[in-house]
Amino acid sequence: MNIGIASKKSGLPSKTIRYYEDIELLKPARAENGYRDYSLEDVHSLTFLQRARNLGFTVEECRLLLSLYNDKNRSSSEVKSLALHKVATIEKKIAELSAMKKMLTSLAKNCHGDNRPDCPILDEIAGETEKV
Amino acid sequence: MNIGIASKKSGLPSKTIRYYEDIELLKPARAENGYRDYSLEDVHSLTFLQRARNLGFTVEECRLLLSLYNDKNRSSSEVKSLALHKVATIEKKIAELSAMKKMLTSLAKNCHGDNRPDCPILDEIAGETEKV
DNA sequence: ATTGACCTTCCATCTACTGGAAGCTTTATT
DNA sequence: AATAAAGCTTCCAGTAGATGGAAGGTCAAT
Repeated sequence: MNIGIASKKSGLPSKTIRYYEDIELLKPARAENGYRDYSLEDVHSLTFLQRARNLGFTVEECRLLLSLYNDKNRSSSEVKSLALHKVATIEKKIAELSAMKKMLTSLAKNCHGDNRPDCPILDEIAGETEKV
Repeated sequence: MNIGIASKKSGLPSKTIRYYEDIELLKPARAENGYRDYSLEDVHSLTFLQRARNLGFTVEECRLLLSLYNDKNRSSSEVKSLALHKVATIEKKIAELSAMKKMLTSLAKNCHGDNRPDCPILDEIAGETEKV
């Protein structure tokens, strides 16, 4: 299939897909007319990339994750440990996001449009940063 | 305090702190000798920036969040709605990360180092991407 | 007084795209 | 059949958000 369809299916802009080819993340077949020709498998990889990038993995990390994702044999324990390491990273990120969510929610709650000079949340954060 | 201390307290590299000054996110006072002089409040803002950037907010979003964070009066309901909007974004991101974590965990679990040709997770993902 | 750590500015480089020009191919419309 | 619009190609430039290094000033300790 052409790049436009692959783009819609994967959620990645065509530009980005071409860029990923440039940096050798994913090399599609070429049709007779020179157009890129994406297989369903390619689209799955692109979708995987879209998600992984969106979740904050670097392109180089994606390259490794993709090899885990694509390797039918999955014989490398090295790649397995990368995956587990990333799981830990994700857990940490989830925890941070939860903290951020809590903080923003509190900040918004205290934002009534009137003048309230003191803010317990600020004080709390201030207290946390003292250690060093 | 000097930039090195502010860096350690906030978790941001000095380079990045100077860059944030360049783009007018945070303007510290200057000591007599020309050195940047950060207050505790500055450090709290820097820590806030460190977290927010780490969680995927753009610098421009950070600029707004920071104004919410720093505005003692918090009188703007516009900024409040931004915060609530961001809370929704965070929730979505948490959901995505959870999905990614689940996926990576499954992938890792099926990675024994031996040869297993079929992978139920891959099939599952493949099934999901068919729609379009 | 000099060594080393720390600070300054400035300019170059990097990652990961994104936009646009110039031009070929395919599809739809007249 | 002709033409216009849509979609593809490559190539080159620009963006965001840092990051690295040079050249040089400052400060604290030996």
